[in-house]
Amino acid sequence: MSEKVTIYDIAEKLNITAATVSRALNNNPKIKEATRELVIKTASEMNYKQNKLALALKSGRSNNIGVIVPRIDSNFFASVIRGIEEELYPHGYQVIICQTHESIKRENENLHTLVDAQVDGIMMSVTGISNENDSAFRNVLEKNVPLIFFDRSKHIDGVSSVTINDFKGGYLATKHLIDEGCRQIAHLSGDRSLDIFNNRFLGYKQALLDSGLTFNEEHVIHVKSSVEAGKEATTTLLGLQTPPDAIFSSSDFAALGAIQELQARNYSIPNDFCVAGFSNEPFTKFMELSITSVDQSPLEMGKMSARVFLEQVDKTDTIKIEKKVVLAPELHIRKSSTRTNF
Amino acid sequence: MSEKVTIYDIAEKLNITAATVSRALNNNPKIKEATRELVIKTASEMNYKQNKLALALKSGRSNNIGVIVPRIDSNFFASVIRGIEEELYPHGYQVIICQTHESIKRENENLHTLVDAQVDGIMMSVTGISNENDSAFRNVLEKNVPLIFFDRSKHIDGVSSVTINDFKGGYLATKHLIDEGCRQIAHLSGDRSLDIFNNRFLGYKQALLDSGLTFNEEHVIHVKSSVEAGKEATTTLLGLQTPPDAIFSSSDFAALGAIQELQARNYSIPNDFCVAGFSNEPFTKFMELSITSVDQSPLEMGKMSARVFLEQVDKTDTIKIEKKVVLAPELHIRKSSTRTNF
DNA sequence: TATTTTCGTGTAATCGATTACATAATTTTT
DNA sequence: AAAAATTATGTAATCGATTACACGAAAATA
Repeated sequence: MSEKVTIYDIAEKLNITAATVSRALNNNPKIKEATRELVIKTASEMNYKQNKLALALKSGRSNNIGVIVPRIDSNFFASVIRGIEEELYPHGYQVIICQTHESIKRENENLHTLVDAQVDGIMMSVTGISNENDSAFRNVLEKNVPLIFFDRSKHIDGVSSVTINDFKGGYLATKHLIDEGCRQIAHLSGDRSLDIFNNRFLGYKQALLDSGLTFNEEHVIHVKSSVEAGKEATTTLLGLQTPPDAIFSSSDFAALGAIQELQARNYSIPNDFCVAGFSNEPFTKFMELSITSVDQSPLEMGKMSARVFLEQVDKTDTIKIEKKVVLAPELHIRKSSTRTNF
Repeated sequence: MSEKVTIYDIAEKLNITAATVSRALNNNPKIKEATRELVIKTASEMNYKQNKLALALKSGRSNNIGVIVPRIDSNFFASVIRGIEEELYPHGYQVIICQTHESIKRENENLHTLVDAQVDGIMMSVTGISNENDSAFRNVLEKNVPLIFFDRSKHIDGVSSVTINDFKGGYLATKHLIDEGCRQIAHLSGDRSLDIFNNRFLGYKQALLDSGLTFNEEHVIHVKSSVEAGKEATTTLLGLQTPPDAIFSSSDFAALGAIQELQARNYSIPNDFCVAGFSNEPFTKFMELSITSVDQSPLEMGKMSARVFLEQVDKTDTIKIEKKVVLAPELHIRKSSTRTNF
């Protein structure tokens, strides 16, 4: 029933050696055409399937690549993974998913597990920039496993990354709010020890300065990426001496929270107050009051990461090429910040 | 630099054989305590890591399990995968993700690829019930690879499944709409050759009959799971002789489309018209007009699938146990269908 | 025809870990 | 102290495929 057919079975049947069978199946030019055809025909008849594990052991390559993300049930990460999978599938790679659940300890474990599982490469979005787990990263590099960061990256020599231009994203969103007539623009930021959040903040600040507006430290609030956090931050902002008339949020969820809080207080959006988010989560365009947001082209990011991996995977002998790909963010302007009618 | 340490290296260093090293590391009781400690200490010093590929080849078990879903960038599937991963991680399994993109051909390929990759089990939500790819399924079963369906399943002898009670889900949602005073309830259905959609439809129909309402064939429309399809279907429904006063949609996206179309026509929801969806997608609760929806507890579904797999994986000798787990759906009542005030 | 090439296939090692079986070392029993 | 039982370790096969090297046979050259 569950007959596992090996090249030895084929060899026996044809009175030849496994070596010949192997060569015939691999199109080795040294095999006689008649033999090759016979082997291929017989293999097919016997329903032979190459044992990938044996191949992996022999070659040292598993044809699996690992992907580590904070969580998979977020549209952004799921889309990146989709991109990676689509790009790598034609090359015969399988994608192994690991989630850190925002825990450095777990990130550590995942890195070790993947290396132990002999993956041919690792693509990840780091969970934090703490140094606690540097040994796990060192382990990856020592074992010469290609490592590629996407979106959230760490500064490690020789490691490539695919990110978007978060500075520009923050700049575009803020500039847009200014263009709509807002003058007191607040910013909901994430953990600024992570580049992505720091750069969005810097872009925001630069846009203010370039437009001759003053940067107000009070208007920058650190929030978690949640609706609740957005509400709280908004409450705080509205209680200030000089309350803002717009919010640029690093998180769509926090932006949504802000909108809900504002509406609860009878603010009219976008007339009294404008809001823009970041990530272009699906719900931003579904809302009746659709939310302006910066798109990070996650699908493209995934595909690009996969391509960088493919470029790198063969050149293990060459000196490591560090490649930094920076994708352009795209501002999707929607109702939450559109005062002018088209 | 990239020194791969094997048990032979350890053996050589300690002047013993690899067999002894292997036994010591595997806590074989026949090993002298002193030897065991020495080996473990040395292994750790030399930074030895077990080669999982060699182990996999020897044991025939890869410690990978495959998950096949139509797509990963949907909250439902991503959540199921999250559940599977969380449950299997402690058991040392890695999760390999494959997407069919709703193509039977691709589903076929994925099944073969996973079997070839020697996964220890496959969990999947089928893309269609066509018989085109029965040979791929037969291949899986012949190779004795445990197969488990979740959500969308096929009827195959000896294959376990984890689903929700879609009939009850449809019944609950419809009954709720009736309780809110709706009398002409339409239904947006999916591909009814798939059990999940057929059962939701049957639950809908039964709820109507149980309440003494007449079932109107015209009120059932087949739609794809998209906002656009929901809009079109709503337009059709409103043009009928007896237009409906409520919609129960098998898809949250179609339900959203319906709401948008209704609002565009100045219907007041929930007063003039009630809407309920299915899947409890995140956006349903984010909307200002939040959408009533049936929750499928995807996280629980993933965990349960993993548990069924774990039960089955050891008993390859025993006669296959076919296990059908049916989870209870949960109706989340929200603004789109709440006429009564709390 | 003898010699050199070329061609096709076989032999055996290898990837790294596990394990049935054999054997040496030690302890227990008589 | 000899025999038996126990314990610890070594030997070698195995999982399935690939491949350097060897070698015989056929073809080409001298």
